Amino acid sequence: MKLSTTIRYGTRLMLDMAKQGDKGPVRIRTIAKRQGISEKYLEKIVRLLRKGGLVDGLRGPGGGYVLALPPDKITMADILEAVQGKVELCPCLDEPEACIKHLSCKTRKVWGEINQIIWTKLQGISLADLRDSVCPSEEEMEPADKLMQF
Amino acid sequence: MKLSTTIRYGTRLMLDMAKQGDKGPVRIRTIAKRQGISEKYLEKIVRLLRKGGLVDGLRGPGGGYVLALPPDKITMADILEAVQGKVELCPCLDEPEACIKHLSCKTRKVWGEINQIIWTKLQGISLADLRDSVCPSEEEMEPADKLMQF
DNA sequence: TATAAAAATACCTCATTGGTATGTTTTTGT
DNA sequence: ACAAAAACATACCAATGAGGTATTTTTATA
Repeated sequence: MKLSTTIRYGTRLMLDMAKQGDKGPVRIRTIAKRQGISEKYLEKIVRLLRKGGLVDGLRGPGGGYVLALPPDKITMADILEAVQGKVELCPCLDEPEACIKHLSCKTRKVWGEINQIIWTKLQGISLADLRDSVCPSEEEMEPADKLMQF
Repeated sequence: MKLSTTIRYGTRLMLDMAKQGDKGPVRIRTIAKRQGISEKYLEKIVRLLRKGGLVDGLRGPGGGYVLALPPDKITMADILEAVQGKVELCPCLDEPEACIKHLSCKTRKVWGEINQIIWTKLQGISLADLRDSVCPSEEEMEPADKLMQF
């Protein structure tokens, strides 16, 4: 019931890219510095996002990563699915046959509903939504203070 | 984003006790056998529930555990809090000062809302609710088939 | 009062995962 | 040819989840 840093870092990475706009490929090193996250760890995460089709990787000099879709087409649900896969709260939601009570089990029903709520909510929030809700005083901050924890 | 067995076992344990009604103290060994869960592991979990004030432990021969409250006064939220403490999805929900953007950060708002939804939902479901939604064919089952996974 | 039943306590193990670091290989623009 | 960057492989450490063993304390009762 805790969010892994993979999700939080992944979201920050994607949001960082969305904020840069369309200035061409962004080096992972740049984002790592800007966000105060380990470069190599971010590399690993961004590769998950690439496999999920959310970013494109461009090799060679001048290369880097770009969003594969416009920010309003990428949702938090997409990011979560890319870095963690479809996550279910408990096994019986994935495989009903794992529990013979799956039809009548109220506990299962509860977890299923919560699962659904989370999913629906994250699907409704795009990178554009996140980008457009910046902190008003953000521009005045020192770079070090711009770190977001999420 | 996955439920630990602590929560699932804890819930099963509490539900098992609720189903027994008021027949006096129940040995942890009995529940462990009935639920197909490691006895020693269940012991550890039930002690968390005791510290949380949800069950009372009675030592000596004929002893065991009893619910500390009537089943309709114990909610799934109570159980979760007893075995895991108040769990927040991300650190900034607990300690806003951990992130300078806490006032404007939309991501934080999202996690906070999801947190709230989960909490409210679990608070609304009592052991009595769970107990009264049994499987119709449960009585006909072999003991081994009564295992619930949750 | 001795005994046995049960909770309570204190450890310890082991596998998995999360988070990070280091080094190498492949691609590609110049 | 060279250098920049992604891509890949691997190893490490700490924390956690899941479970086990052994001992101590309390208490009913024979």
